[in-house]
Amino acid sequence: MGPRADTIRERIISAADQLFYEKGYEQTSFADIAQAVNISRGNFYYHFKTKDDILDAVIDARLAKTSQLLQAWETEATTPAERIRRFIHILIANGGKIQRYGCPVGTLCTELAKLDHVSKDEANKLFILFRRWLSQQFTLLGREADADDLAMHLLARSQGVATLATAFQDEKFLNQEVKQLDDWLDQVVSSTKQPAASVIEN
Amino acid sequence: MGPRADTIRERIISAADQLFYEKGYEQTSFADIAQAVNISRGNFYYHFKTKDDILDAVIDARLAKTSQLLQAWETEATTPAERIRRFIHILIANGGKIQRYGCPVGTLCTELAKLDHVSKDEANKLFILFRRWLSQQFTLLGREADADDLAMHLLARSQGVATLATAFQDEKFLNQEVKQLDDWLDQVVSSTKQPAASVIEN
DNA sequence: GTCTATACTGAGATAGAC
DNA sequence: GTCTATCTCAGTATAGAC
Repeated sequence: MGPRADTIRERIISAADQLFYEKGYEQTSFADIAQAVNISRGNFYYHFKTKDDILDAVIDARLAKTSQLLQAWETEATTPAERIRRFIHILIANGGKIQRYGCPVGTLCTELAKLDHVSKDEANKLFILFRRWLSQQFTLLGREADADDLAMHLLARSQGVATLATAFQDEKFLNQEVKQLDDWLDQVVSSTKQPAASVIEN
Repeated sequence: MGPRADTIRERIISAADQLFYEKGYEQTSFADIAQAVNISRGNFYYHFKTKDDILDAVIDARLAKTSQLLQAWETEATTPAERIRRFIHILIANGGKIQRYGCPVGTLCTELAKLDHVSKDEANKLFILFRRWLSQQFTLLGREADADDLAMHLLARSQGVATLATAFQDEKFLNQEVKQLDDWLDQVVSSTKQPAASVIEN
């Protein structure tokens, strides 16, 4: 690392990140990214040798950003239930973009899976990051036995809502489903709080 | 219509249908389709002038095939609950392909939405077909008040399961979620069967 | 109707001047 | 480090021979 950070590199990654989300990976060309950053294509190749290199850099950046987000949620919210609720509500917070471009994680992983791209496992780490974090929160909630199942269930529900919200551009549906997820979380919490009582009943 | 159906055209549509599913629309080239059908690229253009024309033909074919499938379910299964269960269980019946390529409806609609393709509304009709049919079945079940909400909910759940099944290639997860959807359907049915009783309680 | 040949475009990638 | 010029290749599409 020199005295100055490579800011152009970061601007490229940032622009590519956005374009990959809005247009998809395959559909985004070098020219698109170069134009967004306002550099020539030649200069571009000074920073990244291949398109796959940019993809890996974008995935790394997203992984880092996601880690920071999850850590922030842990600081801001004290109870695991409240943290999980933060996750549920990104569907609303990012509702507009989701209706236009879908979930950034889901659409990238689906595209790379269909391309059978070498970096698809790397992209899946984004899913794994959420999965592990949610699983951890459900464990803290007292559901160590099925924490991972609950995490996967919640991830799947969110993905489905995002997919249909994109197809139907329906904000009412999105809000309705988020409410149902809130209720579902309440149920998980309340059915967990009395573990001793349920044992006695058996 | 002449004495002989245009079978080459149908073979092109069938091959394109499969390739669009497995590789995605953008990633499938004319050469790919021509090679699959074993005709020259020149001959190809005799049947379809542009790639968009093939896409429209493929979507039309899928719409027709889906309509037939839904009608078959209505004939084979007598109760609406049993028909809805047929829908749920295509997740298992097509499990292998879903793990590799995702849901054919969801992945196509998502790709076309991101491309902002002229035919994206046409592709969404596939979703609408399932939505209307499911809504109709829930109505027959006695849930006319929220039939469409239940249909959208079930569609979303299925989409989410398909997306994560593709990312994680996890058959156990897929079966687990299908079982939960079965249970959910049972709950919808049983909470509907005694409408008089619940009115009395109020 | 089916094929070959070929034009045209845009994309990824490289070389080398400045 | 940044740029221009250029190469290669794949993809869409057309013209015209058979």
